[in-house]
Amino acid sequence: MEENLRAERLRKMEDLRKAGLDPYTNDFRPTMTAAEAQRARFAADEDTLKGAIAAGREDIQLVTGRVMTIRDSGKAVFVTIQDRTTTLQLYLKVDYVGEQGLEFFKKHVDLGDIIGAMGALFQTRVQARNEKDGKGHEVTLLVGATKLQAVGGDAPRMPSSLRVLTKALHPLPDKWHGLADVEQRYRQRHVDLIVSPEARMKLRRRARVIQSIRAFLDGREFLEVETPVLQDTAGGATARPFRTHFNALSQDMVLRIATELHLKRLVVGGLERVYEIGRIFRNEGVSRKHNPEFTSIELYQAYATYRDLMELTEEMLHKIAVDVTGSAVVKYAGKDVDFTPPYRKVALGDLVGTHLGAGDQSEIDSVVKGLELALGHVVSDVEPLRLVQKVLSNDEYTAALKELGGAVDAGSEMDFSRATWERHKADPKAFYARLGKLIDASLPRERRRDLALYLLFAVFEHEIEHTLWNPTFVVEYPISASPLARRRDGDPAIVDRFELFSAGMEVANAFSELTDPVDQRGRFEAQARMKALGDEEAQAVDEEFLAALEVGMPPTAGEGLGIDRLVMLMTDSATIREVIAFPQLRRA
RNA sequence: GGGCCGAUAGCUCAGCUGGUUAGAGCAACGGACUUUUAAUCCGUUGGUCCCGGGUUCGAGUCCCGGUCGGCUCACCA
Repeated sequence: MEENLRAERLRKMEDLRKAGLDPYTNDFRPTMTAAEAQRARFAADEDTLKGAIAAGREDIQLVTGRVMTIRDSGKAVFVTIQDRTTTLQLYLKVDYVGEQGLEFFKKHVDLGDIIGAMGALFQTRVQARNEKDGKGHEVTLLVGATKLQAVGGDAPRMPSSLRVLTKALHPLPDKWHGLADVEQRYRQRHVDLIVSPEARMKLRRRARVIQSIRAFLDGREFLEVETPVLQDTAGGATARPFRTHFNALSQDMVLRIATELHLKRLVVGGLERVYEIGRIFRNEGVSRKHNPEFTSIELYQAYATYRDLMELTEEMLHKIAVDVTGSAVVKYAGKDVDFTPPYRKVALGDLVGTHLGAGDQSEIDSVVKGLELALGHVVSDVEPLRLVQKVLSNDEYTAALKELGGAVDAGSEMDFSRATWERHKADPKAFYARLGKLIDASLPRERRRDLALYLLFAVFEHEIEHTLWNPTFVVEYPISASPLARRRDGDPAIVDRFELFSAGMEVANAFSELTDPVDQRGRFEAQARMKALGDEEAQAVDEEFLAALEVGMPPTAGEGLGIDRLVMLMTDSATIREVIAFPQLRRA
């Protein structure tokens, strides 16, 4: 069937050629867009227009667009065309285009074709009535309504007042329903864009979000830069990279998972304020909030702290919301999100403690307490043990487990953990109480605090993150969750960092940068330990970056924002794929 | 990767506990109509029921396997 429809259109295309008309021409320039036509001067009705033509005072316009609807009532045909701006109604009437002209149109023009038309603007009775009823202003282009055409009896020649510029061989989907199958919408995005105003709106707003960010940062003397996508080692974030191969150098490479480390090297180089808007690749699953390739913006400002970036972020998001949606209050999933500064600021420990009914836990430094709060509020009962294992060194970890009667003869670390867990999982509460007590007794305060907060962080991600609706800065993150952030002066367990959440999503992550090369090396080594433990996302030691830090990086604050998620907010999109022109799909 | 759900005409969908030749609207094709706007009216065409097996006298429908997708959990900032 599809073949028949196509054959029909192929035949029409050949007919055009036979008539000496190129069905894929490129010599027609519109004088205005559909939107301009809707705003332009127009005749009040057809009689007025007729008078103007007779006097040779009609405004002749050329318009182009894709044929979206055709309403044929015999001697007159209404056609709607759509260009990049909006739609415009064309009116083909035998009086102006002649019998031959009308016949030409009916025989050769299909829905989906791209055409160019010449005529003059007027308003139909229906349009005039609609406008009076407050249904909006709309005009019609009367095709062939020109002095040129009107001269001498049946002179009108269709090809001069209406032409096929591009013949479509494929029919458009149902004009009313469009494409309903989500897969079809993404695989045939070009078709989706033709029939779905929402799809077009989302891509337009995406562009405006980025424009708005650029304008904002350029105004603050940030320099836009570009750094490599192809890298030897992927750093700057905890994620698994995509692997690729560089033939000429016969070496394996990875696609970047963040722009962070290179941007900081530019700050070392003295650029002081830089940002990059670019594609990031993470070899992870897809979800409502995740696409394996996504666009981030990272910005770095010397002589600033994460506190300064809170202010910057508030101003920037407010500007984006107003620029893109016209209002600081944005509707998302039926609820308001208010981007008017200032935003709520809350400490991680306080947020989790309050949520669990345990009061303010901002000053928490007890692993016993941390485990107690985490148990039952993270993914599984083993989860707290895994988290403990990540933060402790191997020696500390095995020592603690052995003390609790761990399986001494187990092979690897993993086996050891599992065997110990098997023995105690019947009563996790008692197990964790004893484990926590042991760790509390053996670690200095700063390490206990770090671990306790690390446990609360897991609770936050699991239970609280998705409930934060209006923009909220969460602060006081544990140091082990932040290998590139600067320690808080006077509280070395936490880092000067915030993450911004809105509509249940993380939209930004920022911190005062760690500029101490010795501390940084230590943090990398802790990451390397996690990697050795089998954590594929853990970061590797980046010697080039460390060498740069040794040259000296000015005190700096840096931030990353997920552009796609921001666009989701600004377009009321439920999934990240809605705001990506061509989201990743499995091979069909 | 796990669980649940789905795939029928170019598009949007219906198709009952398995039972004649799988239907509708839009689109297409033929016809009527000189101000329509999801135009209307008359007529016609169009199907690998996702793929492959199986059960059955008989499968779009039931079973098994697969492909692709959606939701969700896990992973993941």
